[in-house]
Formats: sequence, structure tokens, C-alpha cells
Amino acid sequence: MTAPQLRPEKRRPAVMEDVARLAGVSYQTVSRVLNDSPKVRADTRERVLAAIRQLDYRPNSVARALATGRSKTLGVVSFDTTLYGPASTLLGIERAAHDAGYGVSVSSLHSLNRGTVLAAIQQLRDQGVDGVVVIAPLRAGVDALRHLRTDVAVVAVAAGPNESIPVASIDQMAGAAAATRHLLSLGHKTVWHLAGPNDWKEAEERIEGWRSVLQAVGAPLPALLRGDWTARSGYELGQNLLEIPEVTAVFAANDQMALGLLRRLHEAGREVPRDLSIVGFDDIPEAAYFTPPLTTIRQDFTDLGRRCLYALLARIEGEAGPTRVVVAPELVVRGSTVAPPKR
Amino acid sequence: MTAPQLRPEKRRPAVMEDVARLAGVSYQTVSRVLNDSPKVRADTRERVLAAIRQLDYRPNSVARALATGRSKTLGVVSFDTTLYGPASTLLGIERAAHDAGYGVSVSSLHSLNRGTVLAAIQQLRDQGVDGVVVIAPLRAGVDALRHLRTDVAVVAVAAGPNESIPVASIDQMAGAAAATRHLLSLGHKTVWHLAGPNDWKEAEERIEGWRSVLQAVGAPLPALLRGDWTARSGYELGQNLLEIPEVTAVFAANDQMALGLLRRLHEAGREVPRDLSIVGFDDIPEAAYFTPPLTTIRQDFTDLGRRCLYALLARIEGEAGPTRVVVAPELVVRGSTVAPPKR
DNA sequence: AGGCCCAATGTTAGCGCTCACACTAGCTAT
DNA sequence: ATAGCTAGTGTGAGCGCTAACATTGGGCCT
Repeated sequence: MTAPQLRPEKRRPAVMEDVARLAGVSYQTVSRVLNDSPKVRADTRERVLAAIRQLDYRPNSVARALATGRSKTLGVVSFDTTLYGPASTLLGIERAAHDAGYGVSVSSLHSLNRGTVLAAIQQLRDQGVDGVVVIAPLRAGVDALRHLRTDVAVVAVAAGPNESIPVASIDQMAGAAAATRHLLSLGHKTVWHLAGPNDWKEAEERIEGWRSVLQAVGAPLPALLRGDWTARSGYELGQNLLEIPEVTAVFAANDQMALGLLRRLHEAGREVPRDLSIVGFDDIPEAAYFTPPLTTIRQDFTDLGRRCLYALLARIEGEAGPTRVVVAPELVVRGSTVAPPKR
Repeated sequence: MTAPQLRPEKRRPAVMEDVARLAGVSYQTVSRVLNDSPKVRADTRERVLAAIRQLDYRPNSVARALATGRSKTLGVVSFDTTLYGPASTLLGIERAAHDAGYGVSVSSLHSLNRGTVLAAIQQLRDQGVDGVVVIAPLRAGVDALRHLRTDVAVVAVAAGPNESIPVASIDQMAGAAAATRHLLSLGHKTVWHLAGPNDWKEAEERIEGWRSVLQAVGAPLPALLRGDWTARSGYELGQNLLEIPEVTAVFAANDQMALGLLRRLHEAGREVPRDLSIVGFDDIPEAAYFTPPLTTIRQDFTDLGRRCLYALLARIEGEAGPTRVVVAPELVVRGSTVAPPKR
């Protein structure tokens, strides 16, 4: 009674049964072709593929997920994806996941604590993801993972070591050490540090890297100045530094704080790098265009995302996989660092 | 034979059948409770809820999606989520979606053209999403949507008008006009413009807003300087501006280009705002800490995300919903703009 | 008291796919 | 020739849920 469908794609989307009928096989054979089972004769496979093309058939991944228990989807729990670091990490993970044939569901937290992290993981799990990456730069986020008792595979990124799940991160200590060593090698007697907030794992590790280098070479260890990643805090702490005449080199825990500091110094008539050398951290795209261009530490988030994804996929497959992934950062020297002024 | 399960959550996750058995009802009744159907007696409902709690039962959304054809999941196609604008838009959409009870799958494009956009939409659709938001700031992305023939609901964001699908965006012309008017009102004779790349819709609209204001007041219309959003391009175009002594006011199409310009001017010994006033666009978090703090146009991405989501949800429900959502931006005056120098 | 209705529940049939197995040829080995 | 293989295919069942219909048992009308 119904007219023959001239444009099959306009009707109810084709299902396996339709393909099977057109190709003159059973739907199981279609399924075999789709999952490239070796047990299909070459010409049968061709016939099925032709039918698939003709009907513009696309497998229903929801049905497949229900039948197999695998959704080919990964979850990412993240926090403030407006910041350069988290945004880049998310992008890196997402790219790697797509390349591996996985879709990505994200869940951005307003605040990072045990409850929100666990709830987000649970929610993603309920949504059917095969595994979850948690971008947990705050200590609270890492702690939450300790109490994780779920059947879903989880890896953490940018978090401190954790005994129960794999962790991928960029080597913050190495980066901070490189920044500090760079300044010392230019001839500075010591290096001051604008730190990030103390509940951020990365802030603490940058402090540790900075401190360990100073201690190793026997340089005096100045009191650290505690900021909160914002340019504002760098600006305000700049005031403190201005009151200490012997400061010649500063390592800021991120580029934004370095920017705030730059501005404060400029307002006070102090010239960078002539009077003071500054190193940042992150290498945000703007850093090369600060006044002066900022020497900083570049992190390869693409690599981080990819490698953390491999760890997760291994877990999903039931293999052990790496438990600890560390990506090395890189010092980028620009115009904000020179030898200290002669006195 | 098997030991009684002391900790039910350690065993195979409970399904509706288990809950039904424990509550002494059929699984259909459990389903009714879950979908709060009114046709369940209060005490039955209580019994079911108790069983759900006791077994830590969580509905399997994949199975539900298969049965209903609805996955309560949305897709977002985006492009370079490392940029402040797209990242913020994505975050806004994601928050709004979660508040509405939807999960979000993202697909980040390497490049934006007809093929990639359509492929990404198709892929999300195959993944079972109920609707898709396309963040399509490039003209190529918008064009792709014109050829969209799919059964999935789609809205575009940050794109130009489109006859077939709803579009949400921030009113770029209004923002650019506000920036230009602000400079003129300070007494500048005219305003120069560092534009964004010409394949970006937003860049073109900002040009249009700038041009229309100049024309409306009869101010001379300077040749526009074409950049590419990067601080580098702002820096390079700064060279051109330096060669034109009569320039007193510049409207940069984004904050990064303004930053590059700031640096170039500073190198040349020109002081902002004394010699030259500058307005940016976006209000990135760093803008308040440039040297000097940047007058700019703030965009409310959270609002944008929410409203574009409502448009999408309406479409999914089969209602018409808004076809055009426009969010007004806001001028933020800081230290980079003052009256022109007396000559 | 008989019929009727409605509220509350149960039953049946899928959603579109994959898994485990059963079957049919056409071979080889004995 | 007969059993025994294997490559290729088909059949049944079921993943966990919802939608539509079927059933039950009061309460109310006349």
C-alpha cells in the first residue's frame, strides 16, 4: 500500500533486519560484517556492504551498548574549563579519545570536593560510559578518588599519586626546577616565588621544585608569596616584592600571576628584565606578547591527554596499563629574563 | 548455593526485576515509580523506593534510551575550545544542559568546514544524542548547516542567521558599536579597527558595528587592519598604526590583539592611553591586568549557553521555540581609554 | 443486586543489537 | 561409504527498559 521509498533515508532509519533482507542473508551475518568477523565469505561481505550503503544504514550504538555492555564512550570530569590548563587537558583527552573511536561525555564541576567528584563519576557511569578521566588539580579532588568503590575504570589527571588508580600528570617539579635553575644560571643569587593556592596539587609541586633547587645549590630560601592563579593576585603580591629591594628574580607559578606582577612593576617604574627577571608557567598563547615577552614553562597537554587515555583504555580492557604517567615540560626562554643588574 | 549477599552493591548491579521482587510488585510498577506515574498507590510507591534504596538500584539509561528513543544526552560540536570564547560558550552550554538533566557529549573539530561539521553531527547522532549544538564561529561552519538533512534537532551558536535552524549569538554589532561610540564620546575624531579574520562571522559583524557607527556620525572611515585574533597579529599591525600619526583611538576585535598592540606601542615609546586609546573585545580574565587595564566588551557566555539550550530543548520537544536568540554584550571601561591628546 | 467504571496493578511485546549455540554444506580421513 | 571435520550461515534468547493493552477488585449508581 505504501509507495516505494525513492529516498530510503527519508523513511524510518534502516535497521539490521532491513539490510539483511536486501542482501538476502540473516541479520546475524550483517552483524558479523559490521564487527568484521573473519567467518564471512568475501562475496557475502560485499553484498552486505552494498546493502548497507544503499540503505544508508548506520548501526544503533545504543542497542549495541545494551547488548554488549560497552558504549564506546568515555566520561571526563573536569573543573573550570575556562582556565587554560584544564581546557587544554580536556581538549587533549577528547582528541585522543576520538582517535581511538570513543565518544566523550563531559561533566564540569562548579566546585571540587569529595561529594561533587563522586557524584559526577556516578552520573557518568549511569550514563553508560566505559571509563572516566578525572581532571583533579585540587587536593580535595584527589582525596575523593580514594573513596572510589565502583566498577568503572578511572584514571586521574593532574593529580598527585594515588595508590588505587592510575595518575597522569605533567612533571611540575621538573618544570619549576627548570625555571629556577634558569634564573640561577643567569647569575641571580636566589629566586622568589609567587605560588598558587595551597589546595592545588600543582601549586604545591611547583613550590617543591623551586625549593629543592635552591636548597641543592645552597641559595637562600626566600619566604614564598601565596597567590591564587589570578593576575590580580600577582599584581597585589607585586607590592610586597617592591618593598624588598634585593629581589632580582621571580618565578611565578603561572603566566597570569606573572602578568599581574609585570603590570605592578611597570606602574612602579621598575623595568623587566633590566631591574628584575621573571619566569612564568604554562605558556599561555598570550605569554609571548606580554611586555616583555615572558620566559615560561610549556606543558604538552596533547601528549598528556593521549597518554592518560592509553592508561584508561588499558584499564577498560582489563590490562594493568601504566599506573603513573609523567610528561616532561619544557623551558621557553623569552625576553623577561636576563642577568641581574650590577650593583 | 550462593551465599546470601551481605553487600548487594558488590554483586552484579541490581536491575528492575530485583527491585520488583524485593518490593513484591511487578517490574512495571517499579518503572511507574521511576517515571513518577500518578497511578501508583502511595504505600506501594514507598515500598518500591525503599527497595531501590536498599539495593542501591540505579536505572540503566542505555536500556531506557533503547526503549524510548531518547537518551537525555546532547551533543556539542565545537572548534578550538582553547580559545576563551568557545571554551566559555561550551561551559555555559554544558552547565545549562546538566541543570536540565541532560548529559553532554562533545566533539572538537580540528578544522571547520562542511565535511567536518556534518561528520561530527552525524557521529553524535549515531551515538544517540537527542539534539546537537554547533558552535560555528566560522562562516564555513554555518554554511555546512545549510545542507543539514537529518532527523536530529540542531541549533547553532555564534553563527550568522540561518533559515533552517535556530541560531543563538551575542550581539556582535551592538558590542562593536558600543566600543566605537565610547571612543567617539571621549572626543576622538574617528576610530581605527583591528579586525579578526574574514572567515569568522563575528569578525565581520564587529566590523559592521564599527563601520555603521562611524558612518552614522559622519566620522571618517579609516581602512581596516586585518588580523587573525592572535596577539602576534595585533603586534604586527601595531607597526602600521605607528606610521599613521593621526591615530588616537583603536578598537581591536579581541583582547589578544589589543594586547599585542599594547606591546608594540610600548616598545615604540607610545603611551596608552595618553597618546592612544584602545578598546578590546571579550573581557578575558587577564584584560583587567594588561598595562594599562583594558577597556573592553564583556560577553555573557553563561546566559548564551542557557538560552541556546532552551531553544534546543524546545526543538527536541517538537515545539517551535525561538529561532533567533540574541544576548546583549556590555561595555567595561578601564584605564586604556581617555580623551585624545590635545594637539 | 447487577452492572459499570475507574484506580491500581500485571502481562505481553518489542526497542536493535550481540552472544551462544545449532545447523548445513562440502571436504578429508579411514 | 561413513564418520568427522570446518567454513559459513541461521536461530533462539536476552541485554534492561518502556508502551500498550489486559486484568483485578472495590465503590457507586440505578
